[in-house]
Amino acid sequence: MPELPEVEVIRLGLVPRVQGRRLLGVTVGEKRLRQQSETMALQKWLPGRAILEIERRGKYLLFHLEGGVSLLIHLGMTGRLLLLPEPAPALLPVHLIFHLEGGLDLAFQDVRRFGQALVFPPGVEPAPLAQVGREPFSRQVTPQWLATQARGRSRPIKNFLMDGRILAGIGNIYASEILFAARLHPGTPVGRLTLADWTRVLKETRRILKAAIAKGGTTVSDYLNSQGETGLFQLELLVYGRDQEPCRCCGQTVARMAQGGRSTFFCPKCQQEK
DNA sequence: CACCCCACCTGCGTGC
DNA sequence: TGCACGCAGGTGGGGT
Repeated sequence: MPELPEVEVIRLGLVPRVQGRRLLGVTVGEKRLRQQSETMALQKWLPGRAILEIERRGKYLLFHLEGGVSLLIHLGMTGRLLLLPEPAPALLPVHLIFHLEGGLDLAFQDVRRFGQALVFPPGVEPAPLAQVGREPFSRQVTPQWLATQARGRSRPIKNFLMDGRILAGIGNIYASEILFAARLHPGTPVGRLTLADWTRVLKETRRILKAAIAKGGTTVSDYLNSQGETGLFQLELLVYGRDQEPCRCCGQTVARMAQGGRSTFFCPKCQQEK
């Protein structure tokens, strides 16, 4: 579910309510997430430590705790981080509950269990973050840099945009939207894009991600922010999920195709192969 | 390397 | 109504 905007909206909701508070304890649910630290490790490193800072890297949330400990959270496809007044009402199965100072529970709930919750002792760099590419809003990302990354490569631009080791945080929904806005066919081999194309791709990436954050993210089925609210950006999607409907720009029927096992939505007229 | 495909999970909508 | 199938915002491991 959550791509960069959704994770950022969750972060923005947590910062004023959670940052500075102490973690009192952790309750571990029955079923483990695909990547979850051993209960012993969670119990050893988390209780008693204040949350100093909450950082986002790509689709990961990194909680910096007192004493150099860090807690890495990834929401996978269906993960939610819900802030609840204690005692947490009996929701659907919850995988982890972080009990916070001041009568708050932070519940991690994830039906499909593709999520991650990993603790790292002081001085240990969270391994998954080594794979995370550059932030789309970073000054380190320029059209020239993107062109360099793409040079000599043949993979489709859609797959390139979704490769989190290059640009972090873009998933299946926003990749389709970005390519529609940039008027590029999703199958275009990246090595074939011009600097002008990359300039457009970057501009549209930033514009769309920013707008999605401002609208509270996109809810297509499961996504809720930390307050349990849906996003609103689904109302502004121009191609994603609009298979067989008229293009908002030209009226042509929006098409769907499979790329890397995922659905891509695009307008065959607005986004022609070059 | 670069690239592709599949596994990992559960739930929901569709069509027979 | 019941069941099989396809599909869903993720990453990463293994094969070509």
